[in-house]
Amino acid sequence: MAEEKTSGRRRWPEGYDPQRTRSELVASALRLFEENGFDRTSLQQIVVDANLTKGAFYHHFESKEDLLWRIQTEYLDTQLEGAQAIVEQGGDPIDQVRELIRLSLEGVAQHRPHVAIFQQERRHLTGERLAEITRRRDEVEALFRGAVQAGIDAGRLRGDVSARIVTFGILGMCAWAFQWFNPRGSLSIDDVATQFTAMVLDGLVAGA
Amino acid sequence: MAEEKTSGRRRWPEGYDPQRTRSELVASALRLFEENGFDRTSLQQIVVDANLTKGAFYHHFESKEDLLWRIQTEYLDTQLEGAQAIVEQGGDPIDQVRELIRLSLEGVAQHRPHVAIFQQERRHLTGERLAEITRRRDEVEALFRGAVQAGIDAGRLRGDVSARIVTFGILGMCAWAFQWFNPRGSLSIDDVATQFTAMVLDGLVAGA
DNA sequence: CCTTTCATACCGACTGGCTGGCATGTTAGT
DNA sequence: ACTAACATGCCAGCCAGTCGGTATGAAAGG
Repeated sequence: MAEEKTSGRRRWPEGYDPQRTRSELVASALRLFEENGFDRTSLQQIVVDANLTKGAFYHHFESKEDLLWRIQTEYLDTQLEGAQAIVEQGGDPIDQVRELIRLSLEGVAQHRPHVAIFQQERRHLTGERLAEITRRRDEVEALFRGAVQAGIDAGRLRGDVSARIVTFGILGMCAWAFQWFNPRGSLSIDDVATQFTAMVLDGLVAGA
Repeated sequence: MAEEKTSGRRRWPEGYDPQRTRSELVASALRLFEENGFDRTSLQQIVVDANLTKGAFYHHFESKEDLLWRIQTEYLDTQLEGAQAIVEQGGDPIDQVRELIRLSLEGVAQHRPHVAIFQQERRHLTGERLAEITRRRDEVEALFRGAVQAGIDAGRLRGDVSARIVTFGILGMCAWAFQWFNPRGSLSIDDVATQFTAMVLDGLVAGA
């Protein structure tokens, strides 16, 4: 009747990869952070959800905040890459703005948990980790602003507005989409992108 | 050397008002919630900051969540009132949209703590309290959307956009302002309102 | 080929600190 | 006497992080 005391590491299944453990912890955290927030999600919940233990967690991450940080950079890096690709490619600044809006909205639609966590739990980062995230976010914003400013300088966009303010307006529109956009709803993110650009570029007043 | 055992209620200063106690608890919570968030602010911190005790707190509020709820309604009610005043007054729908944007941005500038708490800590409300807040927020949004729709119906705004999407865009722009707008900075909320309406109504593309 | 050593990858019990809430006691006003 | 308006002490529960231990595979030594 001797109970099998499965202490220590469990048997490895074939084709086992330790990175798998890590990414399953991230996946669980992604779900739980999105649903309940960072503070209201305990490590216990995360490791149970991932069928692991605290030992496993602290083997792969320095701390709970470290995990949060990695989730944030994961998302920001893809967005930064995408934005750089659009800008470096050059072309009409108006088209660049259009594409940047689309990129931002697609990010919201395709990476909801990441966006939710980035927007709502960023404040829980501290020190160097916060600085790092803030720096990357600023880079993305700078790319947006650069495109708008280029449009103004080229005379393609009106010159009586501040690139800074206008850029914050556009970014806000896109960021806010995560609050109301339903990926399983009837309208596509493409519709949203089209209408946002129509409003921002051509204005709402009838009869151009 | 007898220590003054200040148990029970303290002496009342002249001109004392129990509502004062209540509003000081709210004031402390406002500061602390804004700075550290709801979960990371303990009741201990709040009552110490207000020079009171937990007994005082639970005399005036049902629970921590109750306090949060009251802060939220406080803000939403003023915004709802303001929006209703603009809409009921009638007039050109374009002007209504303009004024609604201004109202929203002024709210962000003048009631920063309320806005921060409303945006970031709303998720911590549950049950009936959450429903109540959501209902009021929806009312405000409906007033915005109504003005936009009225503009479209009257032919003053272009008809090839969805009032719903466009309204969410405008609301997002304004809501996001709290993330970057600095009340002590060089630009006024009036500048922001002017530029936002210019962009939304007339568009960014040069040469109308 | 066998054995020892070592690093990696975990396990799970534990702890000290903190938290929201409450029961009970005390004082001022009416 | 009664109520409103507090003060104070207390607690059960939870949480992030730690620590000593264990299983596994690979490399090194004999």
